[in-house]
Amino acid sequence: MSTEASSQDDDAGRTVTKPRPVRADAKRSLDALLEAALSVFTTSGVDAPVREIAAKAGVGVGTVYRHFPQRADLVAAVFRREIDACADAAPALAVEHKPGDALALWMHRYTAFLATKRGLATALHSGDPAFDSLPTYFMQRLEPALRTLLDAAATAGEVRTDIAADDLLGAVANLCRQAYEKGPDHARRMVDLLVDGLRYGASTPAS
Amino acid sequence: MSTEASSQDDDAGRTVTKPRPVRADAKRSLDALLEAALSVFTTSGVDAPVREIAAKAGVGVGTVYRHFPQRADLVAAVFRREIDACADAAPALAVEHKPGDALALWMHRYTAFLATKRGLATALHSGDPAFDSLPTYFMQRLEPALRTLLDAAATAGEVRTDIAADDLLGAVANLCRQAYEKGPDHARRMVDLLVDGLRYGASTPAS
DNA sequence: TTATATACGGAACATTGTTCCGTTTTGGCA
DNA sequence: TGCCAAAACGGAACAATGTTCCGTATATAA
Repeated sequence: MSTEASSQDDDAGRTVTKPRPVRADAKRSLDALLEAALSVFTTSGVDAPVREIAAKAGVGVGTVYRHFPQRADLVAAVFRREIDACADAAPALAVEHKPGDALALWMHRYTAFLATKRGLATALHSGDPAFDSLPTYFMQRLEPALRTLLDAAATAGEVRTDIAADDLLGAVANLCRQAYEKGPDHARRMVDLLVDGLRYGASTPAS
Repeated sequence: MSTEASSQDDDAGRTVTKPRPVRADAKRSLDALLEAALSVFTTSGVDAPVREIAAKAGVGVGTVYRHFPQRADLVAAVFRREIDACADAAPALAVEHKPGDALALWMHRYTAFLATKRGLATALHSGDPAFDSLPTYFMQRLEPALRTLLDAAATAGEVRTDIAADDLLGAVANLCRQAYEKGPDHARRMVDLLVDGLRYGASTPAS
């Protein structure tokens, strides 16, 4: 059932419900919580205590559990938000850079997302049902974002056309996973290599 | 400091310590604990409460922490024991079967190990320092075990000679990881396929 | 047999996820 | 504007679990 308030029967006898708008304080709490959670997760990891997040948000624990029935739901919400932010970066980059550059820049944005969210992989494999929808959501949001950039770059003749967006997402994720153990900017070099590989054999094939 | 008991100064003034053997009850507790932990981990996962393991071992929690300062140390000890058991299976199989068969049988033994210990992968990536030595231990024990089988089979002309033991261990581990989502005996089929691949091109090349 | 280091058991403590409920706030309405 | 009911809030209290502490029991050397 969705949020609702007063209800009455219309002239055909059907019950009509007029949704009551979300209260201002509720929205404030939710925003503060998501922001605080992101901050705490980034600095202390996704295992940080709920109390710590609530305190940082200036909110009681009861409020946390009002918005997120389980701790894992809060974690999932933060991850979804980060996925959204990463996906939304694609059109923003597309209007400000040439297609090939936009693609390369977004790949690094994506890499940054992967780097900070290494807790994501652990969470996904924890088996908690609260995370079940995340892999799907991940692909639903990021695949179209990358595909658009890829298509634009291909149309401009700046990259080759035989790579699928989802394959590229997975490949970079794998690159970054093992790059985590290596040096700090190892991931950056590997991704650069990959992007250069995309450019290779486009309009300007090598000798 | 190691286990020790009475100590006295020798004629040069150096303190000499005579190690006292491990007490019988201590060894009993340790064995019972490891056995109980393996059982509980297998049925309830590696997140099972320490109290449950202690109860199953017929031991107090204090005794658990006497042998394993941290919960994670107990988990690591159980994993090490399982790694040992898997490694020790190699020579046992080698004396009872033809080299090629021993290799195939051990690969399934290894697969079974991977299947039941999926909690291992999660534990390894948890970042807990208690698990730091496990990957090294894993390779140190299993690589020689497999290499011996591989060499024997190669010498007998039953498998090709261009595969390294560690690569094979990693490949099968990866096969089993994604096979976990598929059907139940998917892993078995994939591993069979891989072993047949090893046999291919040995003494009896295809047309 | 006795002394003593060693080991044991389990109550008690600390941390953290979750629930409960009395209090406060918000927004529609008279 | 003032009132009221629904919604939201805060935080104490509860439950589960890792960890510590210490009085008691036991094994081993002499």
